[in-house]
Amino acid sequence: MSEKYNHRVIEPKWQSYWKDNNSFNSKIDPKKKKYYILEMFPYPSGRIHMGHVRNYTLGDVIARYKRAQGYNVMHPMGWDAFGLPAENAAIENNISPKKWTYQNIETMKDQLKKMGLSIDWSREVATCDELYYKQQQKLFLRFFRNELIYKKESLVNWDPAEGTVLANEQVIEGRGWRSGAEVEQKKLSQWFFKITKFAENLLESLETMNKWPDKVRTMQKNWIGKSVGCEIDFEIISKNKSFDKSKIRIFTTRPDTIFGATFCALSPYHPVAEALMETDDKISDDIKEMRSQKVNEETIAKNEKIGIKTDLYIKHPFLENKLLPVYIANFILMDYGSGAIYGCPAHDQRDLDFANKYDLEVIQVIKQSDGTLFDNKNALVGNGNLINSKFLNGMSIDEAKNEVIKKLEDHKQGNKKINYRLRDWGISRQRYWGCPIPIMYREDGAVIEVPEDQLPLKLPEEIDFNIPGNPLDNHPTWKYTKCPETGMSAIRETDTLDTFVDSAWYFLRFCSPTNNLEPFNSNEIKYWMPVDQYVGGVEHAILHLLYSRFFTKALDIKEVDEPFESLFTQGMVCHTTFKNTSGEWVYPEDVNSIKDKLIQISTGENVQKGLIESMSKSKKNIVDPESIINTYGADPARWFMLSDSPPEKDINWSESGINGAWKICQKIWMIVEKNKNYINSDTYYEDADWSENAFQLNRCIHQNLDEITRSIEKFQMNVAIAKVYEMVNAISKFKPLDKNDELALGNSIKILIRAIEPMIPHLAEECWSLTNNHNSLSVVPWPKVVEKFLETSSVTVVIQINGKRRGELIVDKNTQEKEVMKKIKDIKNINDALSGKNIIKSIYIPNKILNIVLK
RNA sequence: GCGGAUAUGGUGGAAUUGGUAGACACGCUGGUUUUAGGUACCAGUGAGGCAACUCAUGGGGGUUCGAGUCCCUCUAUCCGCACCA
Repeated sequence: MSEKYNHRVIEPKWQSYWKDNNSFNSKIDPKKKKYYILEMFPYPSGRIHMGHVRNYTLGDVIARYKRAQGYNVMHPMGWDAFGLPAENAAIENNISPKKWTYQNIETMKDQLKKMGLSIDWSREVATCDELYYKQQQKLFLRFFRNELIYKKESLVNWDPAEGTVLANEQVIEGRGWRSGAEVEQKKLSQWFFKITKFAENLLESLETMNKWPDKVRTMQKNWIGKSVGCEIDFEIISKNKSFDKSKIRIFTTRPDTIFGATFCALSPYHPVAEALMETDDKISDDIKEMRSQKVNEETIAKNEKIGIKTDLYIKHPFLENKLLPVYIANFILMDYGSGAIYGCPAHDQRDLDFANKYDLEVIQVIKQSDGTLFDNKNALVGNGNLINSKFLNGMSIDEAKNEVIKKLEDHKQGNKKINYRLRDWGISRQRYWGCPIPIMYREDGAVIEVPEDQLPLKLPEEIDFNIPGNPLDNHPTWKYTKCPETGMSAIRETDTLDTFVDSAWYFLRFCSPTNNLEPFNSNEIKYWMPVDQYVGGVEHAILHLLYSRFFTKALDIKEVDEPFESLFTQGMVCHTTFKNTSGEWVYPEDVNSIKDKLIQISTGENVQKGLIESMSKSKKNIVDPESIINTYGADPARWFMLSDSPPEKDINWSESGINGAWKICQKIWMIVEKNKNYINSDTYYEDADWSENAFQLNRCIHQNLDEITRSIEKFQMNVAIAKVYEMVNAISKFKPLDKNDELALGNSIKILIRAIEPMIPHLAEECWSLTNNHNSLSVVPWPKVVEKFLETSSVTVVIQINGKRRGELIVDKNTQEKEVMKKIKDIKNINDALSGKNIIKSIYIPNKILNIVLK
C-alpha cells in the first residue's frame, strides 16, 4: 500500500532545496534571452492575504514556465514599506513604525516562502530601507535640478481637532475618522512633479502598448483627458472701482458657441473669487461655505449646481454691448482648464440646469441637423450648423471653432489651447513614515538641497505620536538645522514623499538592488528592462502605473522608455459575508450549518448569509492563507487559485474548492507512486509499435500538453488546469498490457509531472525525484509536443441541414464534398430529411462541416 | 452624472476566434467496495418528451447557409472618477 502524500514534510524539503541550491537566483547572461517577471510588491500590512496568494501564484506559474522554456528569468520581490498604516499602528499599539514594518516584513516573507514561490530573494528591497530611500532622495534632487519638481499651493483635508492632514479614506461623511471633527479644505504649499509635461508622451505611447489590457489603456487615456479648445480673455466690468482684477481667462472646448454664452462661472478657488472675498463679507461667507464641500468629479456631477451671484460682469468679445454676469459655481474645478468657464445653456446640460435655476438667458446657436427643436429642458448637443452667431452663421461646428480661434488670435483676445485633465502629481505628505524630502529652507528664504554626500537624510527614530500634527514638524533637533554652505540656520522640509514615489521606480532598483552608488546601473537595466510581464491588481490601473511610466520617461534613460512591456491585472478573492442577529460581522469559521440554519458557534446566535464580497478584515469574510497552507499544503492552495475562474475575474473562495484541489494532488501522487517502475526510464520511442490504446494515450497527452502550453501563454490558467485533469483522467484509466504500453504510460506520467510544476511545484519535484533523472525540475526543460501523435487519418464531419445539426460522419481526412454527399445517403434521418426536397446549395468546410440548404 | 466592463446548466466556467454549445471541475442522483466516517471507484446529470424530435448562451430585433461569437437596441450587475496601498 502506497503512502499518502504528506505536504508537511515534502514542501519544506523542496523549499530548502531551492534555497540551498540558489535555484532561482538570477544574473546577467548575455547568451540567454532574459525574462523579467514582476508582481506588484506588497505593502507589509502584517500577514499575507488571499489576494497575495493569487497574485504571486499567477506570477510564479509564468516564472517557472518561462524558466522551463529556456529563458534567463528574473523574479524578484520587495516591500512597499512606507505608508499610513504603520503610523496608525504606532498610535494604537505604541510601537515604532519602523519596528512594526520590519516585523511584518519578516512574517510575510516567511509566509511567502511557504507558498513555494520561485523568487530570487537575493534581490529583496524594502522602500523604507535607508539603502533604498537614499537613492530615491538622489532621484528627487535630479528631478529638482531638471525642473520637474516645483512648489505650489494645494488643498488638503484638514482635521482641525488633530491638527493633521487626512487622507480621503480618513474622511467619513465630512468628518475626521478619529476625531469626528468637521474636515476643512486647507491650502498648503506642497511639492509637485510636473507629470503634465509628459501628458502628450504618456498618451501617445499608450497607442503602441498592445500587450496591456484595453481597459487599462482606456482608463489612462481618459485620465490624461486630452481636449482641444481655446482660452479667451474676458474684460471684467466692475462697479466697485477699487476692484483690481481686470481680466478673466476662461477655457472652453466649444468656442463655436461663443454667441450662445450668457454667463460666466468661476471656481470658488479662482483668484477673482479670492479677490471678491476681500471686498464683501457676505460673498466671503458664501464662498467659504461652498469650499467646505468635497470637490471631486463624482460629487460635482451628481450634486445640485449652485451659484453665487457677484457684482461683476464680463464683456463679450464680439458683441459690443453684451455683458455676461459672473457667478461663483460649485461645479467648476480650479485644477481643470483655467478654473473659469462661460456657460452656453442651450448646448450644455449643466449650463442649462444652472441657467434655469438662476433664470438666465438662453440662446440657441446651433440648429440641429437631425431636426431636434429646443425645449428649454434638454440641451442640444448634436451636430448641426450655426445660427444667431453673426459671422459664424451657416458654418459647421468645426468650421466655427476654427473661425472663432482665428478671430481671437487676430485680436489678441485668446488662443488655441490643448488642455489635459491630467494634473501635476502632488507628492507632499504631512506624515512621518515616508521618504524625507532632501530640502531645507534657509532663514534668508533660499531653498537649499541637502548635499548628495550627506544622503541619506534619515528619518529620526525617537518620535512622539501623542503630539498632534506631523511628528517631523514637532521634532526640534531634526527640524532645525544649518545650511551646509553658509552655516546659516535653516528649517528642513518636514513633509515626506507620497508612497507612490517609492513604487514608481522599484522595478529599476531590482536590477541592481544593493548598489550604494547609484539608483540603478545602466548595464543592468539595459539587460533586464523592460519588465516583460507585470502582474497586479486592476486597482492600480491608473495611479501607480501612470506614475511608473512617468518616472521612466522623466529619468530620460536611453535604455528604456516604457517600463512594462506586458501587463496582466488579476481579479480579487471574494468570500460570503455573515452577520449575526445583533448585526455584527461573523468570521466564516465561526459559522456552522445545522440542518438549514446557520448558527454562530461562539454565541449560538442565528446567522444571516450576506453578499459575496472581496475579502476584507472589516467584514470578517477572510480566510487565512497560512492556516490553509498548514492544513492542505501550498500546492492545493496554489491549485485552487488557478483553477475554475479565469485569472482576470474575481473568484469566490469555497471550502469545496480547496478540498477538490487537495484531492487532485493526492490523486496525482497515488498515480505516480503506483507506476513508479514505469517512469524510471529515459527511453522515448516516438516510433514504437504502439497498441491502439497506447497511441490514444500518447495522442491525448500531447494534445493536452499543447493546450496547456497555449493556455499558459494566454494566462488562461483555469483552462490549463482543466487540461491537466484530462491528462490525469486518461492516465488513471490506462491499463498497460505490454512493454510498449508501459513505456507510453511512463512517458505520459513524466510529461504530466513536468507540466504541473509551474502550478504545484513541491508535488512535481517530489514526483520527479522518483524518476531516474535526479535534477530538480527547475532545470528541466518544458516537454515538446510530438506532432506525430496529433495527426489522424480520419475526421468527423458534422452534417447540418439548414444550419441545424442532423448527424455526423467519420471520413478519411481531406475527403471531397462529393464523397461526403454520397455517404450521407446511408444516414437514415438525413436521408429522410432530404427526400422530396430540393437542395438549393451546400456549404462544405473540409474536415469540419457540411451544411445542406433545402427548400 | 461621466467613463469602462460583464451577462452561457443548480454552481465556477470551456468553446481551436463565424462552424457539433455546455470541455474540465464543483454539486446532485443511483450503484459498488464490511467504507465507522466527510474516503475510493462506476454510471447518470441543460430543459421538455417513451421516442423520433423540440427548445436553449440576460430580453428584443438584424446580418449570414450557419451567431454564445458580428451589428442595433433594451435590461441587470460590477468597477473607476486624483492623499488607502
